[in-house]
Amino acid sequence: MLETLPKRKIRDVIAERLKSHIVSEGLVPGDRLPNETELAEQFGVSRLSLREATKALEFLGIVESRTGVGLSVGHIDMDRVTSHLGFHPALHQADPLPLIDSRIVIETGVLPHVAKRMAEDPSIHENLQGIVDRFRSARKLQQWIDLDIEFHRTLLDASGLSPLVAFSDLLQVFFRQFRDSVKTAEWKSGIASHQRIVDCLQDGDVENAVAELRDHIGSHKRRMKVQK
Amino acid sequence: MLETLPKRKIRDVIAERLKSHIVSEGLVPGDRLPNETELAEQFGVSRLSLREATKALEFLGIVESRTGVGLSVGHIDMDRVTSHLGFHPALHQADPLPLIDSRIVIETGVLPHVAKRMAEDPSIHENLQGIVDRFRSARKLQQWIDLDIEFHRTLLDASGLSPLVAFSDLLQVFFRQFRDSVKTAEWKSGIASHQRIVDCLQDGDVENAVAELRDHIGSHKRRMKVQK
DNA sequence: AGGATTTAGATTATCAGACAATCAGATCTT
DNA sequence: AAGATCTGATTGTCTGATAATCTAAATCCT
Repeated sequence: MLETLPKRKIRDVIAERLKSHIVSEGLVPGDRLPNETELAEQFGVSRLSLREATKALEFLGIVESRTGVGLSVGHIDMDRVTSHLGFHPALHQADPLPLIDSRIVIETGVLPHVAKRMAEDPSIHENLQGIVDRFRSARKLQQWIDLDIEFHRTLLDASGLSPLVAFSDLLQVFFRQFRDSVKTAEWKSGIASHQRIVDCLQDGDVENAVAELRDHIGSHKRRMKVQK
Repeated sequence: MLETLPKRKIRDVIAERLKSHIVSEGLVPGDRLPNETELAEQFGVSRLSLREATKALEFLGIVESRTGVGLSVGHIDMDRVTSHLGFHPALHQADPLPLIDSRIVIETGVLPHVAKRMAEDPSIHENLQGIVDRFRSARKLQQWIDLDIEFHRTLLDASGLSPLVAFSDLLQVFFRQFRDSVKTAEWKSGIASHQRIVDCLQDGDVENAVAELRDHIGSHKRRMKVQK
């Protein structure tokens, strides 16, 4: 029997159909959707079932609903998703090695793009250097961590490959588990490491920048092993 | 006045309280939660409002509900979240070039991992070679396209970096639009290209495999430009 | 007694119908 | 014309009910 598939709930089906409707119609954030009763009829379900689907989607920011106005396509942002997810205990159970390696692949992979754009746009170097400078005046661990996140995000962003930026934001959530393991003693080496990455990029020395970044992110691996 | 904050919906408040309940009680995935009626009373709202909150959380995988059993803390996974990521505006942008470049970054980035694992596990090479062989007997365009997708997915999968596999699956959706532009004349060169990638990997020649793959995916770029 | 089957209770899934709250635009007033 | 008001549309929330599903206890057969 192949019928043992977990029976899909109505709302999941509806949510799926609503999503593909948005995609297939090429709707963009802000575009209006039909009202609840209309959609319910269209999908052949009760208004309540449709509501459960839209409310779930709204929770993610995929749709927006305003009282007295109606439904519209929402402006999804990863912050919203990550803030909902960040706390979840299951995230602390994910196998960390593939996560680390995935991050290495993405971040080192964008460096050639970054170097290229940096050569054309001086403000990119300024931004990165500015973050590194602020590292030096960080007094608390939390500050350091926040700056670290900002540095890597800025780096990704400088590549112009926004799909990877979005994915990296997501990955960052799963990295929360490592943040706490950063030792105060690692600050100094971390700052120097960031500085070297920026310098290499500025010189167009992609190869060394990659090596440095690989080692920088890979340091999480070593810390993991020690813990175990 | 601080009261100008957008009025929070009941379900959002409830969702928040439910989350903090999970945290404060230190619950882990699989742990049972009180039933809907009980929770509704506890929070002082109707069962329906509570339901909208739990359904939204369930959509994210934060809680699970099974008919006849009840609610429990959910097992969240990367794939689930990634599938929602599909709605991120970054992926919907009109410009396809960042999409192509993102794919190049990911697929070339995993090749070292693939080569490494291939040296230890002969079945990986067999799988890839098997797909390439099937390419040769493909008669219809659709067959060719399906095999192409399967080839790249198998390649990613062989890296063992499941987060990237999930993300690549997502990107694949947005690549559908290019697939139709594949010309029949390109079959032959495509097959040869795939074969070279497999051969290089088998020889441990990662460098050439990367170059080949970069060119392979990059061919979409050229096709795009011609169209414009 | 022991194992298989049935039944009962609990729980979620879905529905229908109603009323309140809110908002955008039309209408009325000055 | 400008502002205040009204109105219809739409979502927000509630109550109550029925169906579907699962767990576990009760029952039955051997």
